[in-house]
Amino acid sequence: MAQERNTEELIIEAAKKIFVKRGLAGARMQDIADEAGINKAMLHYYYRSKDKLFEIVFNEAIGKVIGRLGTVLSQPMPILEKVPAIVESYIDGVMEAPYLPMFVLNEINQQPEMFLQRLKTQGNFPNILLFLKEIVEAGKQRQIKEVSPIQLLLNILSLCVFPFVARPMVQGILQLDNVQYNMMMEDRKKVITEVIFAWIKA
Amino acid sequence: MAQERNTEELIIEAAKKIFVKRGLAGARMQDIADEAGINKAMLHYYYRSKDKLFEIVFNEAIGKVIGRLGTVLSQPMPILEKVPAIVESYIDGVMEAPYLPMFVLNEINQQPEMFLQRLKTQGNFPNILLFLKEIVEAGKQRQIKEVSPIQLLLNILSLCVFPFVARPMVQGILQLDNVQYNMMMEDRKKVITEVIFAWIKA
DNA sequence: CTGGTAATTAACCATATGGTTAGATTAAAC
DNA sequence: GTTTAATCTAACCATATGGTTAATTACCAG
Repeated sequence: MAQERNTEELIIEAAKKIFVKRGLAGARMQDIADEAGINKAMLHYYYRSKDKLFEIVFNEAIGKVIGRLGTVLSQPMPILEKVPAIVESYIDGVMEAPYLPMFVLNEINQQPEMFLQRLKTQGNFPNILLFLKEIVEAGKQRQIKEVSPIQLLLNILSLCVFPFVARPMVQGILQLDNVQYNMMMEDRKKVITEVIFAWIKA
Repeated sequence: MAQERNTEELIIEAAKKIFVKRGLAGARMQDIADEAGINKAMLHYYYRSKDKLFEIVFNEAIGKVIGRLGTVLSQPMPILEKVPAIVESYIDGVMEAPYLPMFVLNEINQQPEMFLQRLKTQGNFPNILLFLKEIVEAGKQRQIKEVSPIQLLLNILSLCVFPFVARPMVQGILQLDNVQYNMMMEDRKKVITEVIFAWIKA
């Protein structure tokens, strides 16, 4: 083994890997322990139960996925520069952890309550709501067409995230190998910007 | 109980419900039996194992999701009429079983092999590949701009499907109740067509 | 009605799984 | 060096879970 890091983190790393891959229901405590190279009892020693451990991993994941979005959305620049910036940096961000979106979306669907509760705790993502207002403003000032800000946000998100969530399906149907798929995603940054621009440019 | 349908179908119905809701790993045979109102042993009597039963449900689900797409894509009409037709009928179709896409996508991610193998069996969805060629043709004939047919298909799919997959997340973040969400999805049909048109109209 | 087949069930089995415990080991405090 | 607390492990436990079986019931042809 390379490093001798503290056990707590070792467990979290392992749990992340297993939970993200298999989901809450599919993950086995033993697998997490094996992945971390420690005894199964340690998991409970440090994190009491599977659910508690999952909650930590899940919250971090959700923070990454949504938090990243908030960060990107709140970069201070005019809207027409912002769109390509959002697209590029969000896709690049997701590419570093391509399975996170599927994991997060699936688990939210599985237990919406847990997610909704977390929303109350963590606040309502002011960055995102601010972005919506920004769109409305830009519309009024004729920088862009007046479009529904929700639909615009949803469009950007859909175009960016869906290809990751549906990757095996897309690759399977369109018969793309990994290289082709990555090239396609690289192109896609430009395409998404084009599509959005075509729609909102005044 | 209302109906006295044959047990085989009763089981499949119940299995569909439970598998789609909880996924393969999260579903319990006992829950399926309860849902069908029969003894657990019947499940094995008719369908041998959990995996076999799942396969049936999964294949039907995948058939619905992809098959429907193929049907819609192959409606014979000029491309500029086809886009809104695709959007409308695909969204309406998915609305009837809103949890199918998440289920299918998630399980494909969980076991890509099973899916890829099924692709080989069932053929390569000629309807879909035909649609791609159609796009290229329409581009050459200047009915629309020359765009990557794959990107176009992926755009339409992303815009239509993602909101269903991400529904609880979207509702949670944007604070939409069910009524507002449904209104938004109704609007969305028009929006998606607008967006795509803005991009491809020559 | 009767013999036989298919459908159905209750009880059971083996194993997997989340979780616990009692004791060992390590490391730090004194 | 001894004591004490934190860390770690092997073995164990209770229950859940997929799957089986032996026996019972429903059904239908003769």
